[in-house]
Amino acid sequence: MRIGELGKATGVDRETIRYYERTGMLPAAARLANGYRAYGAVHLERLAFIRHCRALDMPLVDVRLLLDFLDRPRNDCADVNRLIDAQLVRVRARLKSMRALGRQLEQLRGRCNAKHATTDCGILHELVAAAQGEARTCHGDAATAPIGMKGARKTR
Amino acid sequence: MRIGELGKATGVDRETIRYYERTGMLPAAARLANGYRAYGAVHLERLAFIRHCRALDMPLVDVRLLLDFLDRPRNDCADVNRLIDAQLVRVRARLKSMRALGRQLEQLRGRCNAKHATTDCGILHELVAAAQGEARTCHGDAATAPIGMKGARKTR
DNA sequence: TGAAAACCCTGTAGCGACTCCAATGTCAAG
DNA sequence: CTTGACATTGGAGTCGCTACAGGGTTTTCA
Repeated sequence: MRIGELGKATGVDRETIRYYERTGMLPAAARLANGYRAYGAVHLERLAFIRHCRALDMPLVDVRLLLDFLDRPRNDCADVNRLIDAQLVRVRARLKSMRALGRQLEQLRGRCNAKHATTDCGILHELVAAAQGEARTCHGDAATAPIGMKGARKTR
Repeated sequence: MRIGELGKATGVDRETIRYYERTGMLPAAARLANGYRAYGAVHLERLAFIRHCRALDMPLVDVRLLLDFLDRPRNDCADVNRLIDAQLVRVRARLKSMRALGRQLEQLRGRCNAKHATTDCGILHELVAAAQGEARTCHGDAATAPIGMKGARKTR
């Protein structure tokens, strides 16, 4: 199998495959007489594994760890569990913030349903107002003070 | 206001502020006699606006567009709407795939509740099997969504 | 007064996970 | 024999920061 075929079989870009090889996630492929990479079933399996993990949004460092578990089995898989748990935590956290994000955007979108001058655009007004509110409420009193303030630092 | 104060007021790292200036999102600050940047209310507002948009997960290109609308108002805000709509579409799509992701990971996690040898780890087995199934089914079909969701922001 | 801490400057390099490009080589079809 | 699809390499670019290195300035405290 040449790189293009492997790419088609797994839905992975050729450049990405070479990148995985460069970074040691895929073993270096054998070469044909003309220098082209020659792949076998092993590569296909491994690449599919990587992509599946990536589809689960795991960072490559974690995928590398899992690959290592496959390559050199241990007599304790607790680390695998930990890894999946951590991933789950990440995903759940992002899910939560994404939901809030969606709500905010929907609200924002509702502010402007017609075309008019940008000076009257409810969305822009809302964005500006919200930003001002945040600067005032979220990060201390410095925001409200006029320009020339000196001293009065707070520890971060 | 010097850069540190602005940073504290908005919760933005100094390096990030300088980065925004370098990339033209913030106008170049005036300088004090010693070369330190001097910021005023305008900068604070603008920076808060940028951060609010970023909190809505908008890419900086879009934020730049919005800033441009603020700087040079048009007599048509349809582009603003389009921009927000696009962002909403992005967020909804990600939300959906995140939900699926969470379910998959939960299922995966359920495969292994105890410590044992990695050769017997249900999670690893499941991952390998799922990957193989995918490689088989997606043969030649380019219908799979791209994996890299790099808009994934960590909260500050 | 002097030292230490905290702040600021510029410029450059690094991150993750690709993605794109140029310049070149190889091979099958028409 | 040319065209086009495929392959190779090395290097640079992407996004949105973040982290130095190596200097200068200001504030604080003993």
